[in-house]
Amino acid sequence: MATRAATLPELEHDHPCFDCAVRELAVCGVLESAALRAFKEGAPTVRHDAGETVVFEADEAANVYSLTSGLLRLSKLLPDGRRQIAGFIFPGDFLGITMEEEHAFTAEAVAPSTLCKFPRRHFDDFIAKHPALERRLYAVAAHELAAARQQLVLLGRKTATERIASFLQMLAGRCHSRTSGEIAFPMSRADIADYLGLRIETVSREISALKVARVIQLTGRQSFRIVDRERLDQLAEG
Amino acid sequence: MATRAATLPELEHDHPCFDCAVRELAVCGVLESAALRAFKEGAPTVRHDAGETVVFEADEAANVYSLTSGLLRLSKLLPDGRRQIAGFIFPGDFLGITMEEEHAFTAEAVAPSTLCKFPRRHFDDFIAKHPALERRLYAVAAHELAAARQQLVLLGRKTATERIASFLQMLAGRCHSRTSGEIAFPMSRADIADYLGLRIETVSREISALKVARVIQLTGRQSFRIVDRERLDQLAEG
DNA sequence: CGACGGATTGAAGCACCTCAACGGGAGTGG
DNA sequence: CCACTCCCGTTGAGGTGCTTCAATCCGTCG
Repeated sequence: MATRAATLPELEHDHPCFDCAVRELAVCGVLESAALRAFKEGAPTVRHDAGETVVFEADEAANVYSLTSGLLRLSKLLPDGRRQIAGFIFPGDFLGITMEEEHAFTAEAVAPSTLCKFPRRHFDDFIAKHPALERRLYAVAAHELAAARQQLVLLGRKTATERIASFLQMLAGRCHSRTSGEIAFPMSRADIADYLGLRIETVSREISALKVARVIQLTGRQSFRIVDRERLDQLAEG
Repeated sequence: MATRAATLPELEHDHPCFDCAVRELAVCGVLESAALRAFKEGAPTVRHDAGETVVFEADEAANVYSLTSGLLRLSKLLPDGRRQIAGFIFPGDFLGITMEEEHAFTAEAVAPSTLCKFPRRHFDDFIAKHPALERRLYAVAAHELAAARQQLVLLGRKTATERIASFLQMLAGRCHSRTSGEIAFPMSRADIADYLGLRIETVSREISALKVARVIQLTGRQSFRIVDRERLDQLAEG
């Protein structure tokens, strides 16, 4: 992201955020050591296993979160059980951009996850005192908005093949292994389907088709490799 | 919107924003008279006829806008001509929430429109000096994000009937006439279709079906009345 | 009045869905 | 170590909701 902080000075060894793997990515990245220490005071680290609900839609928005490891999904259920996933939350991402009293979406752990949990009041006090944090939050919101609108184009106008290709592009940017070049599917086919507005069977068929067309290569049920990047990019655009 | 300013004190008669119909709704609403005057200095009022482009996707984001009258659409075109409208911008809404160097979407006038045009630099300077403005901008971004995610549910999981019903609900909230109870379609069927991820013919058929089912009553090609609000709400939810 | 553009209606097609069967890896227990 | 089961993913066959193509309607404007 354009506003990501440059490399930060190292923290003292006894700093509560010393070990944080996502300090540069997260909103906290704009705070210097002392302010960050105060920020982390009263913001416990919480853990959730895969499948657990972090916040439920219509719950009071009493806390906001910063994800340090794992993966969350943001979803909404229609009365008859249809589900739409509005987005995934990766390490470094922020959960809780809202001015409403209640959350509009449910957040659930897709994989075992750890989060910094900030009481809303604590968080708002800090924002008021640290303009840099507020600016960063705005930048995060603007970025999320752009991503959501991009997803609107996908859901409104792209074919199943284009949706899958776009999704694989996204995973390539977010989930590639530095060492092996493999890219992970960190979520189930059901989650992919509900994110792309398709059915599980269609997701499976389209992935198979890309494999047969030698655009990708499956290296396991939960991982793949891109064989023909150019073709993938073409397919994603329509 | 939850953060809308309460009724504001009246401005002096010679204030450039004295006549502004949307001062309470717009982001400017948080500024007091003197600051607002300075803000409006160097922010000319511009006019666009229906069909004109206000900003083109990939244009440098050199300006941001506040819509005072008319209607804009935010859209994106795929290479082969498919179009998705990501949202409509109503009077009082803000155009230009981004931290990127370029706009991601094209904004075009649907109806003759007037806007306050703020050079980006002027705007950013003002934000830095007025925390209330920055907070308001964040609130606006959070609100837009929630709306976009709601639209993701519609595009990803709702049927054509549900999409149309949801859309009519939205119009009922935004475009109803106080006097006649009539609600306007301020945009063409093509715009509705590209907003809802449908084809023109489907939009037309679904509207006709709602008319036949006595849920709505067409009072012209560009306006309607809700006959059975309860049924409409049911249909919108699935 | 005639022409044009947007909206409506009709008929046929297709992309994706639904229903159903099958496959294979992980965990369990003998 | 294998047999069993469970769950998730894959594959197949048929159905359907929306699209596509095409004709017609209707209000507006020259």
